[in-house]
Amino acid sequence: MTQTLEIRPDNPHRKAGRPRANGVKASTATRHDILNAAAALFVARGFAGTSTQAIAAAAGLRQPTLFHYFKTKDAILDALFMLALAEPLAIFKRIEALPGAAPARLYAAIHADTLSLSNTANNVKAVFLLPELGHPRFAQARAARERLIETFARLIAEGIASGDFRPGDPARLARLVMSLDEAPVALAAGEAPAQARMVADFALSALLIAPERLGAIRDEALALMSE
Amino acid sequence: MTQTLEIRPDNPHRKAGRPRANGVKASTATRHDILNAAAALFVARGFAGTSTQAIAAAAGLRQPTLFHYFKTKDAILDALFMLALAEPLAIFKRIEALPGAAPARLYAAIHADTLSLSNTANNVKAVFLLPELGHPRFAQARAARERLIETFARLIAEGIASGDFRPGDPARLARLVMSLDEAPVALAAGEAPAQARMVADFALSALLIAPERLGAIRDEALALMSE
DNA sequence: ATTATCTATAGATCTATAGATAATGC
DNA sequence: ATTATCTATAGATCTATAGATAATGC
Repeated sequence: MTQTLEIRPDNPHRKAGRPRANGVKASTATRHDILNAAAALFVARGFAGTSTQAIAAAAGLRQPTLFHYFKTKDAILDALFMLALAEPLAIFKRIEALPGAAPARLYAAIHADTLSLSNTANNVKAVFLLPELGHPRFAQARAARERLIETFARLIAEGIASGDFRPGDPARLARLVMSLDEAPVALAAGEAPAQARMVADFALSALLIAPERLGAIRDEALALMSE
Repeated sequence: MTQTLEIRPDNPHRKAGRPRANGVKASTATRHDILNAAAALFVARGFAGTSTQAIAAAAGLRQPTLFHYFKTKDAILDALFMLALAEPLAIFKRIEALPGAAPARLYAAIHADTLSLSNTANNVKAVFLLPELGHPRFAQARAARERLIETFARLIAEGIASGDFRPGDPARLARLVMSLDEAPVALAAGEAPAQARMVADFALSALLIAPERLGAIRDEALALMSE
C-alpha cells in the first residue's frame, strides 16, 4: 500500500511550446508544479490571499499561463481538494470491506489517512483547514470529505456496539478523530510514519475501554493493510 | 469562573454622531458588532476573502466607518486573535499555579479552553485555523497561542514523569490536544459544556495509563476550577 | 466642540480574456 | 499544425484617506 499521491506528468514527452520567459527549461509536469506551488501558498497565505500571479511565479510561469491548465483559480483549489481525497477514499472503501474487528479497521483507517496526507508533497492536507472548503462551490470536495468522516463514525459505532469502545456519539467522535488527522504539523522528511502512528495510537487509546490492547490492535491493523 | 468573553460597550452612553445611512439606530457597542461580524465572515470566507465592505455591511455601517474603529483590516483580525486568547491565557496561568496533580490540571485546562472558545459569540475559536495566523504580522498572537500549547506540554510532561500518562513526546501530544480544542464544530446553544467535556474526556483517555480513573480526575478538575 | 458617521475617490491590486509568438512535430 | 508559452489589457474589485455632515454636549 502507501501509493503516493505523486501526480503523473501530464505529458511526459512534451517538447513543443514557446520557451519560458525566465529561461528555465519547462518542466514536463507543469500542472503538477502549479498544484504544488498553489498548495504551499494557499496553506501559508490562504486562498484569497494568494494571487494567481504568486502561484505562477512560484511555478516559474507568467500569470496568464495558469489559465492554460486551469479554467479558473477555483479550479486549482478544487483539484487540490480532490487530489488529497482520492487516496483516502480508495483506502477507506477497501477497509470497510475487510473482515477484521472494528478497532483494527479504525486504526488502519486513521493510520492510512494521516500517512497519505503527510505523504503528499507540500502538506496538501492543510488545505482542508481553509475556510473555502465550506463554500457551496466546493460542495463536491466537502461531501467527499464527509464520507471519510462517516467511515470513521461507522467504525466507531461498530466498536461501541461490540463493547470495544466506550460509549459516545459516533458522529462527534469521528469529527474529533478527523481533526487529529488534519492537525497542522510541520513534518521533516521521513517523520510521516511516526506521526501516523502517534495519531492512530492517540485516537484508539481515547476510544478503547481496554487501551492495553492497543499494541495487538496496531499489529492487526498493519497486517490488514499489508494484505 | 467561566467569565464570558463579552466585550464591554466601548462607550455605553454614546448619543452623539451622525445617524447611520441605513436608518437603524446605532449600537452602543459598534466595535463589538464589527468584531462579531468580522469573525463570522473570516471563518466562513477567510480573511483575504472578506472585504471591509462586507464586514461593514454585516455591522450595519458604510465601509470607511470601520477605519474609525480599526486602523487597518489587519488590526481587526489581530483584535480577534487577542480576544480569543485573553481568557485562556488568564485561566492557564491560574491553573499552572494550582496544587493539584497533573491529570486534573490538564483536564481543567482543556475543559476551560474548549469552553471559553465555544462561549464566545460566533465561534471565534475557528479564527485560529486561518492561515494568516502564520504570517509574521500576527507574530504576537501566534506566540500567545504557543504559550497555551506549552502549558499543555508542561502538564503532559509532568503526568508522564509521575507515571500517570503513557510515554510520548509532550510537545507533539500537546499539539494534538490543541487541535482537538480547535476542532471546527457547529455548536447549538447550550452545547458548549457537553463539547468541552467530550474533548477533555477524549484527550485524557488517550493520555492516561489507567483511563478508568477518568471520572475521578474529571471531578477533581472541576473542583479545582470552582475554587 | 466633539463624536460617529457619511460620500467620494485615489491608487493598487487581481482575475481572466484576446491574441501574438516561438518552439516542436509532421 | 500543434503546443506552451508570452505580452497587453479590460473590468472589477478592494483598502484606506480626505474631508463633509448631522447628531449630541456644553
